Amino acid sequence: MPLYPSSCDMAARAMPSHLLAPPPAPSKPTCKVQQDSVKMELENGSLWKQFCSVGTEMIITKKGRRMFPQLRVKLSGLNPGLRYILLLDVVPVDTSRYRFQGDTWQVVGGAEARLPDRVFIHPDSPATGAHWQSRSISFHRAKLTNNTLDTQGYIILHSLHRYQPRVHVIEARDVLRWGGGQHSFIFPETQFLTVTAYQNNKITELKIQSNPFAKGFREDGMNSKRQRDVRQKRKLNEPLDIVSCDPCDSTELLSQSSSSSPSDLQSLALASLPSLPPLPESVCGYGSNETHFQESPVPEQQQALDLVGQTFIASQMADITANIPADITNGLQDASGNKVTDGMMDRSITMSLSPYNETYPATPLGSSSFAPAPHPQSSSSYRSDPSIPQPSPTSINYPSMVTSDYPSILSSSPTLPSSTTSPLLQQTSFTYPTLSLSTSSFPKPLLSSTSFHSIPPSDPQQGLLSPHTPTNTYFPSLPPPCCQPIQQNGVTTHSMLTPPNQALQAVPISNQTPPPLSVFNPTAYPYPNLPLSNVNQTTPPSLFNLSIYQPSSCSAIPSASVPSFQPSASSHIPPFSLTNHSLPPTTCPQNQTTTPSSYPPIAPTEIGSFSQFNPGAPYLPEMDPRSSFPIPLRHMYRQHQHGHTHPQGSYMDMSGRAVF
DNA sequence: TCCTCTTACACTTTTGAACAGC
DNA sequence: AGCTGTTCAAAAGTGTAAGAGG
Repeated sequence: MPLYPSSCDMAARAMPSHLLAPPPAPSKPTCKVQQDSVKMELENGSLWKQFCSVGTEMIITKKGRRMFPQLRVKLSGLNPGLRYILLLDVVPVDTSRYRFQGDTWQVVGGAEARLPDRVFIHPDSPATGAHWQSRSISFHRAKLTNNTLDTQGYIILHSLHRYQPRVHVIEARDVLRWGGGQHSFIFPETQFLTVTAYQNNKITELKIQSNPFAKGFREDGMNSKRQRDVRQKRKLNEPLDIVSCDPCDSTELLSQSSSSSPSDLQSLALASLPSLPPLPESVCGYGSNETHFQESPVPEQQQALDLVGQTFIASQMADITANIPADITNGLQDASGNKVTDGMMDRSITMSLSPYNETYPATPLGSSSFAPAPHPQSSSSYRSDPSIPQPSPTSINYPSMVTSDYPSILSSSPTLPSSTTSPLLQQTSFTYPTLSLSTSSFPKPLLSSTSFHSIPPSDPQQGLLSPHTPTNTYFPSLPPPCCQPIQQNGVTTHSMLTPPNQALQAVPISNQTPPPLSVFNPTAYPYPNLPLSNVNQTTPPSLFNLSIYQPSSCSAIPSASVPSFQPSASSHIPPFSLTNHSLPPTTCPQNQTTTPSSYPPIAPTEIGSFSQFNPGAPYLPEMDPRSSFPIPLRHMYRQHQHGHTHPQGSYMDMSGRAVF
């Protein structure tokens, strides 16, 4: 089956795949997808902005915690026929550690050593552009943890640090060979601080009001403070006075209410407040204010399309699937140990946001810079407030972070394109998981420090992880008062005050540039046939150094003696290991020879694949482990159709290993 | 003593298996 | 036999509060 849509197929087939570096220009206009036409909107942007205005906090736990609000995006501009992989990663915004003091977050020191980067692979991946564009894409299954020894593959973060999620869109073919079509997006309003317990009561209130799982903690919920007090009192008094503690006695509740604590009253007050000022959206061009929280039924047409798309995927998966050990292929499990069988359907939840109109003067991101306005759907825009200290460009002082020797699949470096050297190409050693202190030739930040979404670039001139003492104590990289598209090195980024008529869905970190994607088949997909100098000049930042490796079942990879990863221009990179769940265990492709010296040290058993239930794929029944009989197709189909079965998503660690 | 983190808890939502009916 | 809809228990996802640990 073709790797390209039929209309482009001939061009693609015209030459051996290993010579497709970069891929041939589409022969027909219909094939052409403008790189910069890919757009991403944050669907629940208004919710994010509410949190952002207060200072978003994300709980991280050892067992992993989901993010709330969840990242829900809408994609457009993709080639409907091409397959794409969507990834989520989270990178530090700065090199500071924070503490919540006096109702504000303050920098209290330098960041802890950077943790291994991990990437959440959207469970629908790979899927066609049509698939991605036909629905909202939610990363709600991604989990954050503070467990540095986490084996589930969750995204590991430090507590009390500030992070920025990123979404990456990659053409699946890029996984196999050099080509264009990588897109990375950040939404500044999705920055958050990690905590193990909420620090800001306003965030707690907002979470409780917004998150369905926390419904019980709402004023009218069974787990509200009032109710908990009632329960506690009943517990204490039960042996003595049962009658007065009747939970059904409304007078009891009222009396409890009247004597509620100040914080309780505050909660009530908060809940009764008018809505949060409608956050400025239109001016920023942050897409529509649409809040598609409600799940909408998939039209039949769409289902048919899905079927076609998934068939396409399945067939192509067979094409690109590398050998996966049977135990992996058949035993894919999600992080919870459940079998991954289904593509994730978007299961939006209806967010009933309670009015929230309090102004939080000391909020990190300059909440007061949001003009009050009706919530939440009205258009709004970011407005700079002169009274709010804005980060001075010079106040953002980013110590260098490891990069060149830090083998991330997505270059964890939040830096932006380099005009010098592709970090991928710089990687000369594989130091995972130890941070390398090498600061050599780290790409310079693309964006000026005035960009509100500036992410800590690494500056070779500065010390690594040195204590950060910004002059701007609160959130050093606040949105600047002026937000204009920033063009540099051919990459356009946007800032907050993009003219209203300018569609600004996300901050594209990189596009239009040859990806530093590094997923190669040792022989079939050698490193792009580009002169290194060219690469250096054109390679964007180390945004995406994706390295996905072949399972060792493909023989020749001596797992025990895997040498350092040396992604030099001549390096051979193992092929991407993708498989479809309904595919039988694969065998080593004939054209795959291995070059052990190019393989990173991966434990073969950790190499996995991600899959999805694919009703359109050739049906190879999943085997019931108990009965050894195939699980009825109808069951799988129904689960898919009803969205009852959801893969938990997959994760990759920094070396590109998929973690299940 | 303070700060941070962990854990148990009670609640809500989600998931998926079983079942009945067509 | 296959499909649809309902029910229900288990699992998973929430914030809270108490307590541990540095």
